[in-house]
Order: sequence, then C-alpha cells, then structure tokens
Amino acid sequence: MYRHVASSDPVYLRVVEDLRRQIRDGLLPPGASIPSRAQLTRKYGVGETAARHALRVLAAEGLIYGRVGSGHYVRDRPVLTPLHRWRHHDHHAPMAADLQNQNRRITCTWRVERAEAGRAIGQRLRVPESAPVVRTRYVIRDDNSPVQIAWSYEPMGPGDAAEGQILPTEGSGDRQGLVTRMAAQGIKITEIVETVRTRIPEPTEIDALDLVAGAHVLHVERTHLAGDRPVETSDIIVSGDLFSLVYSIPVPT
Amino acid sequence: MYRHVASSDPVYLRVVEDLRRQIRDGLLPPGASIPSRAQLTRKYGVGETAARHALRVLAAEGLIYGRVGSGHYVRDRPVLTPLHRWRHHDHHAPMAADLQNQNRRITCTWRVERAEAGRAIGQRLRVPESAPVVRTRYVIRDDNSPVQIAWSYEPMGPGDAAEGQILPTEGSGDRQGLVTRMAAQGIKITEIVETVRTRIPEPTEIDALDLVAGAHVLHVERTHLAGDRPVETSDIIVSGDLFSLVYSIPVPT
DNA sequence: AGGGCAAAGTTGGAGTACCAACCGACCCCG
DNA sequence: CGGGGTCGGTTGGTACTCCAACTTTGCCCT
Repeated sequence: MYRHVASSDPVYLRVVEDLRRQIRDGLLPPGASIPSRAQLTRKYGVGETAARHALRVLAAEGLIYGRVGSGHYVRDRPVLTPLHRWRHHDHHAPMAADLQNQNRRITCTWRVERAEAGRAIGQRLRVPESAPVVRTRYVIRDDNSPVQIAWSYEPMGPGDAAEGQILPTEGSGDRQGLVTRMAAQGIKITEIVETVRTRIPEPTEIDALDLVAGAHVLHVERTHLAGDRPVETSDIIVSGDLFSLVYSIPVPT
Repeated sequence: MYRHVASSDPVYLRVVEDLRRQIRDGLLPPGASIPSRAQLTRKYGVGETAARHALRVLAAEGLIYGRVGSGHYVRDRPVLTPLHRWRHHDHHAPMAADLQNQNRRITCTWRVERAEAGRAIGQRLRVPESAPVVRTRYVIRDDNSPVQIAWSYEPMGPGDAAEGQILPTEGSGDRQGLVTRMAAQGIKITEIVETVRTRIPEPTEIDALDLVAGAHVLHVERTHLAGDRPVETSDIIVSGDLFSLVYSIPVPT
C-alpha cells in the first residue's frame, strides 16, 4: 500500500546518506557487503524501489559496486569522481603529421591584431573584433582546413609588446607560456578552472572549422586565477573528427 | 501483466536507441518535446518503467532534459558526455612558484639511470630498477616534499643517447617531446588513451609523496599509440592537497 | 570425505499503480 | 476584454510484484 509521508526530501536519500556516512566512517570498510534490497527495505522501512534506487545512486558515485547474484560491496578504492576513460586522438597529432610532411603550419597571433587566416577564423566564429583577445592560435591541416582553434583573454606580458607579430609555435610561443610570464611579473597562478565537454557544433563553427556532418566538437574552457582575479580565460575548440570519445557512465537503472 | 520476451537486449534500450537516432537525425530537433511516458508506452508497446527508464538514460546522457509538469525536451546543445567541471590547482603551478623563488627544482632523468632524488622516489614507489623507464620526472616543493611524480616507458630517441644525462625541464626536455621525436623518426602517433581518476593513495605513495592524512591522489595513466603499438606508457601521480575536484554527475533517478 | 547438485538468496529487467507538485491551456465571470 | 480559477497532462517519488540469470551455501549421495 502506498503511503506518502509529507517529507521534503526523497526517502531514498535518507538511505543513501546513511550508507554513505557508514562507508565514510569506516563502519562499512572496503570490501564489506552492503545489505541487500530486502534487508534495506526492512531496516529503513522503505519500499524496494527506494532501496534499489539508493544502491544505484551509490554505485553511480563509485562508492559501491554490484555483482549479479551476489550482492553489493564497498569499493576497496573509492572512486571519488566517476571513473571516466576518454580515448581521443591527441590534438597535437596533426602537428606531428605536419612535421613529417615538412609542412608545419602553426601560427600564433598576438593581441587584437591578427594574421590573415587567424582573423578570418575569428570573424567566422564571431569573436568580436573589439574583444580583448590577446592571442589566437589555430592549427590547420595540409588541405588548409582548421582542426583546432583557441583564443584567450590574458593580460599582456613584456614579450607581447610587438603587436601583430607572428611567431611559430615551437619557438618562443610555447616557451613563453602564461605561467612563465606571470611568474616573471611576480604573479602567482593559484588555480585553474577547467571545463571540458563535447557538444554539437554551432552553425558558425561547422562553417569555420569545416566540420563533416555528425562531427562533434571538444570544447575546453579554461580560466587561470591568481587569487580571485582571473588572469586568463581561454576557449579551445577542437573539431570532432580528431577524437572519438569512449565514456562509461554507470547508466542509471 | 508481466510478459518477458526472450530477447537478449533490455527493452528500454530499444526506446533509447530509437529516440537517440531520431535526435541525431534531426527528426527531433533541439527544443522539440519528447513523447511523454504515457505516449511512449503506447507507441513502443512497453511498460511505463521502460519508458521512464529510457527518458532517464537519455537525460543522463545529456541529450534531453525534463521539466516537472511540462515534459522532456531535446537539449539545444546536447552534452554527449556528462558535463564535468573540475577545478584543480594546476600541476604546473609549483613551477611558477619555484620560478618566483628562483628555486627551480625540476629534474629529468633519462633511461634507467636516474638522478639521486629521482631514483630514491622511484624506489619508494616500487618502480622496478630493471623496468624500461626512460624518463622519470618529478616536481618538489621548497621544503623538498614531492608534489608530482611521473614516469614513462617510451622508446629511445636519438637525443636520448647520453644515458643518465640530467636536463632541466625548460630546456630541450620539453621541446623534445615524444610526439616531436616520434615524428622525426617517421612514427606517427595516432591515438592517446588516457585514464584520469582520483583515488586513495597507497601506503608507498603516502610515504613517497609525504601525503597528509586524508589526502587523495590524482592518477593519470596515458598510453601513446602508433597504430596498435604502444610507444609510450606513462603514469603521473599528483598528491591530493594540490587540487580539489568539483564534479557534477547527472545522478540517476 | 569429497564432489556434485539443488535450494536459497541476490541483482537487474520489467510491469502496474498511486500520489504530489507542477505546468499550461481553456473557460468562465466580472 | 482581461484576470483568475479549474482541469487535464506531465514529471518524479514511491510501493509492490514477478521473473531471469547468476552466486553462494550447504546438503546429500557416492
């Protein structure tokens, strides 16, 4: 019989939180078996659905795992984040390919002044011309199609004085990285906030990056912080045919 | 009434795959509303559980989202992988700190011959002396405590001839990266398999990395592949007090 | 005593049913 | 014509049930 208790929190959360606490406090040490669905229903006075759900959530968090016909057990090595394996072609691979072909095509453009191709891509991607973009970097293939494009907003360093200067990447472009330059200025980068996700490309990106139909895009958003102040924010977009992502989420039951 | 069809695949997967296909093919464009539970049960001839489950899985994948009282809708920006935000102190931050203090302490050791400190840590972490470790790199703090240690198994490059040579990182150590060296040898790196996870450190790691109680470890396992052949496998371990991870999984219903 | 087999227990898939909170559209009344 | 209330549809939480596949345990028979 159904009887809904007028509670704000879902019932299954009670079970989840209690079990989680027991695991964290060591009452349920690694390897220990979790009470079965039937036992949980009796112990907590909840339905089987709630018990099952609680187990599922804990398994999704990586605290426990279930074995068919046997039971649920506490993970010996709790996975604090869900374990993800991504398997992708390296963004840098085209650089290697280009090196082989003696056909290196890497351009770094500094400040708002952009080199021809960099400016074109920036326009196609609707990066406003007036944006405080300090650096635009992109990597293109032999056939001139872009594979990676990145732009960043960062404070100027002493080396950035020459506006519009075009530098090859393997030169001072990379050696004079942000961290190095900031350190030279006495600014200590304390934190980096990074968001990685794949998504379906926007129309402008399909156009700008010459994406084939169905291709996905790897989007990396990164902000360097010095204290609370951001010193750099960069966007990196990599076209989807460069990588294939294999991810295993514990799919909810 | 329950009637189990002798099928290998779960029923809900049929619904998931059909809806996923429709979304991918544009039949259900971004913003479109997904059939409700009741409609799905009728359309696919499945129970409400299967319909609900299918919606949940699609929502977990980030293809759709549900609004209570309204319905499920196709995401305008489908998130193919669960969106993860990790917020961590950069592994390279200590380098900046050291640069400030004029106290750079980065060592690259080549081949099995290791420099004093590198060998000590390698021993403490139980990397066998006979292992084909080409490079051991570690970063230590001012107080000499290690914050990062990495070792890799990779084929020798022409520049690696001098065994036991110690090179500062910001020199040729980084410029002569694996990808570059492989390219010079005509080997093209086609794929990188990377596994990132946090875990509780092992006793040897607690010892070797001087971890405080409760600290976690960021473990990165990376293999570079040329075709099917691995050309490099590296392990990177970062002590846990360097980063704090903020993750948001779409917790299954 | 030891090996094999059956029974009991467990997970995971699936179905049905009900309720609360909520959204939206329609209709009615002022 | 506009505002408010009602009603149907929808999601999400919960309960109960059954079954298939599997593991584990313990008993029985050889």
